Amino acid sequence: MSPRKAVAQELTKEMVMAAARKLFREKGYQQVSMRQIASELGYTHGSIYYHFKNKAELFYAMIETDFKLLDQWLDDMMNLEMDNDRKLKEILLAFIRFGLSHKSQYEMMFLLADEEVKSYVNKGPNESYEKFSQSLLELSKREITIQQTWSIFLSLHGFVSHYCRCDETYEDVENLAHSHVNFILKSIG
Amino acid sequence: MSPRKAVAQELTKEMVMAAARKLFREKGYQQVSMRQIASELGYTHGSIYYHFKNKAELFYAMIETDFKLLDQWLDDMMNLEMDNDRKLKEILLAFIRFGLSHKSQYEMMFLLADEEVKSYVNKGPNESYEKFSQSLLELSKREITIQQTWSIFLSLHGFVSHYCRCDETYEDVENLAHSHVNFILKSIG
DNA sequence: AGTTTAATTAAACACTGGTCAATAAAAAGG
DNA sequence: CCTTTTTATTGACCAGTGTTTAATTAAACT
Repeated sequence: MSPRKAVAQELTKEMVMAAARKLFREKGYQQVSMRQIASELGYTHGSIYYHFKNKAELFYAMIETDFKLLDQWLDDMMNLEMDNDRKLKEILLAFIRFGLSHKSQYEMMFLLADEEVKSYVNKGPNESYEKFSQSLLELSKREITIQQTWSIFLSLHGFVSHYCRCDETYEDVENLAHSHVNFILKSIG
Repeated sequence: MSPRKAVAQELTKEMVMAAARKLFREKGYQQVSMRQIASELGYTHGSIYYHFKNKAELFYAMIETDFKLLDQWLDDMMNLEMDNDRKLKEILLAFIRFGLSHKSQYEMMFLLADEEVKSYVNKGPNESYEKFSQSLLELSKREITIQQTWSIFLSLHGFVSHYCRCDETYEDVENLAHSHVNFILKSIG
């Protein structure tokens, strides 16, 4: 008898994304259902499909902004007044910090194997990696090869993906992060 | 009218695991359903629950043997007649090769975040890592620290988990694997 | 007023993992 | 051989999932 809400509380993409983001952060992609998101907002799940084609599109829309955040962090880091060696270390640490402070987003960007999700997530990570790789090449004054930047990325990725799985925060593993980054930097020292 | 199959084709744990392994390899844990496994064998999904408590237990039973396989590979590697430096390199490569040749198992051992699965998978990876770590310490004659073995593991893990996600085989990325291992070894050289 | 358009609902579909009473086949006991 | 017990299998069921769609209504336009 009430197949329509008043316009004062009309559903927007932003509202859906906000609710999704909240649940996503708490439980991860697979554990959040469209019905949960909708009921969080007092709507039925069908209404979400008016605003987003499917679950993967909704969640990709969410993390798209986070890719930009990662890129922004890298830019900010590069613009700091600091000697290159120190900066290099900070960039690697920043990557880890980003990953562990945005676990669900990191999960979706680099970890999820879901085919539906992968069809959305391809440009983003590539561009972010490009920026990351470029930064490393600049800071080391071309003393490292492209292959080395890829190995650095993979080594950081190993750290982040491992600690993404456990419930530990960045603060919990900060010391380990430092030692891992030092380990990596020894390879190019 | 036929709630029982003839004994000639009675379902066994081994049959279920074989069917599960086949589908698992093709599609990964999440994409394989109990009903698919059962219908692969011409049974109903309920019958699987007579032999296994739940999906996680079934799949853990499957990969338990693969943990032993990984441990065995490490042992074999250690018993080879070879100088330590070369052996060290071979061990790291073997880890990558194992991961990419048993993607679904690796996924379940080290990647899956599913709570139900994690409750089963804990001893296995830990023991395998212990063996791995011990091997490194031996081969490098205590020149590396425990922390370094952990960083080595994480760096390898990054490589494997990244290429697990794509559909590439070990052969596809063999060259990259070599260069990544060389990169890692530079840190302890 | 009537018409059009945009947004929401509820019901449906085809799945999922998991449980369980009913049941029939096989094994055991007499 | 007949009866009882055990064991393995079924199929119906539950609660949940992502997704589609016809119906409905609120709002905007004419």
